Amino acid sequence: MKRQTEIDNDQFRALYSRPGFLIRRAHQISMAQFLGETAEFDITPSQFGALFVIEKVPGIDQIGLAQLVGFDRSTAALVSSKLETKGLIKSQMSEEDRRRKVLALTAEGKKMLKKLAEPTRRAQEEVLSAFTEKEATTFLRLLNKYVSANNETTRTPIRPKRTQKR
Amino acid sequence: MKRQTEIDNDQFRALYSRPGFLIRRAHQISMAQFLGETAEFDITPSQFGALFVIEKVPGIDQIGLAQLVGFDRSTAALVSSKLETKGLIKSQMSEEDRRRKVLALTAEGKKMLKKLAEPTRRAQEEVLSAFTEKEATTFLRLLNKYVSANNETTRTPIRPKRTQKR
DNA sequence: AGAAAATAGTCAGACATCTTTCTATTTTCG
DNA sequence: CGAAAATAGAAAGATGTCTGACTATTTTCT
Repeated sequence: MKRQTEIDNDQFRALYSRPGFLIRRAHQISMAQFLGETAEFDITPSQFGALFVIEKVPGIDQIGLAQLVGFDRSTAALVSSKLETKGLIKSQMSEEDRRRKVLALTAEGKKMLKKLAEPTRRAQEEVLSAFTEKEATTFLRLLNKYVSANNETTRTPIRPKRTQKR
Repeated sequence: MKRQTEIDNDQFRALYSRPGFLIRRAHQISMAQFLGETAEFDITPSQFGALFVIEKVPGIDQIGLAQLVGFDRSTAALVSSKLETKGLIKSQMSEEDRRRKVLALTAEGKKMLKKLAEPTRRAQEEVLSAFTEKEATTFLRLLNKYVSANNETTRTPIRPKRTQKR
């Protein structure tokens, strides 16, 4: 014999309406949507971000990658290592500055990025499919506002300009 | 000698404007804001969510907790174990159903929740401080719309109603 | 009643994050 | 120039999250 224990949703409103809670759930969901669309390629959102950046700036180092994707150093190292294991990027110590490990896509990595174009586009579409067009625009604008307003306060700010030895 | 390598922000717009990317950044930031405000209590957003739910439904089991907070089973087990280690909750096997582990706050857990009221309120405020009041309302509404629209499609849907043996 | 299905937990493994600490190298500056 | 500061990376450890496999218990259903 079973019985429904009536747990009133309202009882949890103080939790469910918290911006942090909603953002965590949104993150869970958008990750799943991305992974769902790209399942056959065995790639994660973070790895995709890294590939995207490395393609645009071949020869970038781990710190540069971190600053363009918003990773901290450890995450950049981890994601790079995964990508290298999969054969999508190559890394080597820089000759001019032997502290640096410079990264570049392999031919396979380039192919992978091409193959990902469609599924990642679909993933975006899927996220926004909960909204009307107007809402989608507003959602992205506000999300961007929040992220931009706090960019510099994080321990991993996004810094498009990299300094380099001449 | 240093020189700024001009990396055009626009080059990365295709990445930075992705909803998934923005949500990931938002998650990073809101976590940091929560942790910043509650630093002295050594508590995480997930642990706070669990405490909140266990207070409302003492005697809940790990699966019930998972379904109210949006964790999967493993995460529920992990977070519970952290909270127990910290002495904030107590767990024991249920007598009526020996598969279940039932959870309840300790006196310390209750005190902790009280002490967290203020800092967590501030954390919320901080997240929304990037917005005007109107924007904040819209942001939460849209976030909620996204999360609700996709709740059932996730592998960890939030299910306020728990079934229980009579 | 007894077999099959569902349910609660655990464990091991993966990935993304962040922290702190340590090493190596390069840059800065007195 | 040479010491101090800054920078890049690595290593170890913590938390949250998910998966898949496995065990134990309870419920369902023939």
